Amino acid sequence: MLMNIYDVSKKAGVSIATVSRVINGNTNVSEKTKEKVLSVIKEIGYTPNVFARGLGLNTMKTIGIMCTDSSDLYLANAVYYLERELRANDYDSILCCTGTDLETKKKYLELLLSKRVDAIILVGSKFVESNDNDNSYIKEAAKKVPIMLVNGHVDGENIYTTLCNDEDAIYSVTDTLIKSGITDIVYLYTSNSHSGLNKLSGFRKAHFMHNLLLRPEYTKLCNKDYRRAKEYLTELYEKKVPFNAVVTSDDYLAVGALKFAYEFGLNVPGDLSIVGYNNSILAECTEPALTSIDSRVESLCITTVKTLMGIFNGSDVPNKTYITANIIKRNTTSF
Amino acid sequence: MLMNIYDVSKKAGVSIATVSRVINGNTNVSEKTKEKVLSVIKEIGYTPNVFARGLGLNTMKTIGIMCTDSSDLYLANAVYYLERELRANDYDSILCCTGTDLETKKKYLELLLSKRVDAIILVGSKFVESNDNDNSYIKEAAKKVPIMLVNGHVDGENIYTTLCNDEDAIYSVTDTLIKSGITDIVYLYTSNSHSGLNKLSGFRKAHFMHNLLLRPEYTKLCNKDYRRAKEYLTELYEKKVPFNAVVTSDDYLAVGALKFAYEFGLNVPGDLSIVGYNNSILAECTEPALTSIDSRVESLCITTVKTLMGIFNGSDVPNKTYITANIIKRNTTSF
DNA sequence: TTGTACGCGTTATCAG
DNA sequence: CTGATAACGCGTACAA
Repeated sequence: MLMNIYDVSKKAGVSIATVSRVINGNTNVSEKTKEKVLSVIKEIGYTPNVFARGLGLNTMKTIGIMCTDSSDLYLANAVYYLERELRANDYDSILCCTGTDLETKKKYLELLLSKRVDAIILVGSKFVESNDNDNSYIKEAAKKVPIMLVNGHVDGENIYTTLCNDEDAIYSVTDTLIKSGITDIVYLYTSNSHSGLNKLSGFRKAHFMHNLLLRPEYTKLCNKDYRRAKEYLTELYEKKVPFNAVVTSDDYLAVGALKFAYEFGLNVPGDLSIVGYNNSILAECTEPALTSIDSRVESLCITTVKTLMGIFNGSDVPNKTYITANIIKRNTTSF
Repeated sequence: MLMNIYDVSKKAGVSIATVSRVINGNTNVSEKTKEKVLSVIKEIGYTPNVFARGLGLNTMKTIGIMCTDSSDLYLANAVYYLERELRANDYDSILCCTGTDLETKKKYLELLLSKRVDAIILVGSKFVESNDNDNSYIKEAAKKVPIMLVNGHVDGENIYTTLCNDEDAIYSVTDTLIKSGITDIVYLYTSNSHSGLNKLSGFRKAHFMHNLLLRPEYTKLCNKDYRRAKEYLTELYEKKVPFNAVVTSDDYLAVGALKFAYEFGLNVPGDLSIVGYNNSILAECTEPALTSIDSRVESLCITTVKTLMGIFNGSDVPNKTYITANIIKRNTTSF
């Protein structure tokens, strides 16, 4: 039933070497034999066995994509764009969702490596542990295949990073808000990851540059939980802590702010300005639609794959590429 | 650098056959040699070459997952659950996003087949063409490997289906709405796919059962475009066509209805009841939160993988499994 | 319980 | 331009 290269060679009256040459587009084949072989291939419906090919070439043109959770809005987009770009370059993508537990991440990275993938893409800042010792598993893996980080950074040989300049982005909106006269700003954030800390630092920097002191209640870790965001704002509100803007590190949290405003009948953006992050589908679907920072996932992914292909064909590629975020103005801010 | 089974056998002072037995958990190995081999494997960091193994066994324990767009809320969830379940069964997932063009779907299915995946999972009703002739490529593929459909159905040998009973679900909410006295209901839907038509027919059936006649303006195809939903409702509203509920085939469209209500200052659910579909993140994030039909993606995926594993180990498995949707009551309805 | 030897289907090298 | 043949690394009959 399943044909192999010998069947083709027999039927075409040539050697398997010639068949192989035809398949792989080797020029040293006469037009006549080439046509004959091609016609036989079509006739008997022959497809080269990828395992045998993989065995010889030691590659199956497959990239491992790891993320903590591919159903997350941001990561789902990233996975989509990565797969699309990889496929455009004739690479398959093996998806692997790890969750956030470090041991599980290690285990799956090891697993992917054992599958002989040609490279591994780690998507999202959740793969970079704050304690750099905990990142050694990534450096170790980089000894075998290129490791590409999308929106995370680890220093090391054979590790490549593409990231969005989160700090600047948050700095920039906060600065804009302050310049527009809004100075009591609450910053709600999802995580203490490297990226999370960067954003926070952008928020602080904007205050520093304007000589504003930042009340400790104005920054709050809420994880990825819009309820917690809403509750925290409610708490501040009931304590009469004044605030007239909420900047967030994720649209989810901005949704919480919106729900808070809705519950207390606050006008957005009249009484309260709200800024989301990631420019996800949520930003469009809420009412009013969220002003949100576009972290440029698509560009991030395109760049990542382009860099990877550069590595594969021996080009000189940058280890670290920054992409600048855009602020997408919608209806929760008046600047 | 990269060790093979011969290196292990040499270092352990046994034959490669023994090493192979140890790796594959064959019982016919003395405890002593087993330990020795294991220690050598650990020492030199040996990992079996999956290509060579694949060549012999003619499988790499890999499943192809095809979907039109893995960044879609529903499909992203499905992909996540499928990957999780497959991995729990020691299978890798190759992701392949096809878009909606039939020729591209065919091409990618062929591609996946040529990669010698052990099965292919087609996720979403978008893979079932309304003209059954156009589904022959699926039947053809099923001659090589099992084809699993998640929320779609094609009749044929070696094709297995798990789906949510969409028709019943829409029938049921519509019926509930009507019983609560709301009879002017607009149904907005995304697609004329098989599943889409089923939902529509559930909507019609509810009217039929209550002896209500259904105005043609009350059903409208809007694709996956909340703006179009909003525009259409606006159009009806301005034409004074009365309606006090909107049932949709997707939360996206319910978002459009919500935006319409917001714009015209309609109270939801007082003036207008709204029902979404898929119980996506959107349903929670809007204000008021959407009553939505939970199409049970997770169950669908778990069942699909369970069925697939059943096929692999020769069990007798059902060709078609139905899963009943749940109505998740939130704040856009008063029933 | 262990080892030998072959098959799996390619690609690549080298000789012609 | 073409063909023979050696890897590639593993699993497994079969032999011992």
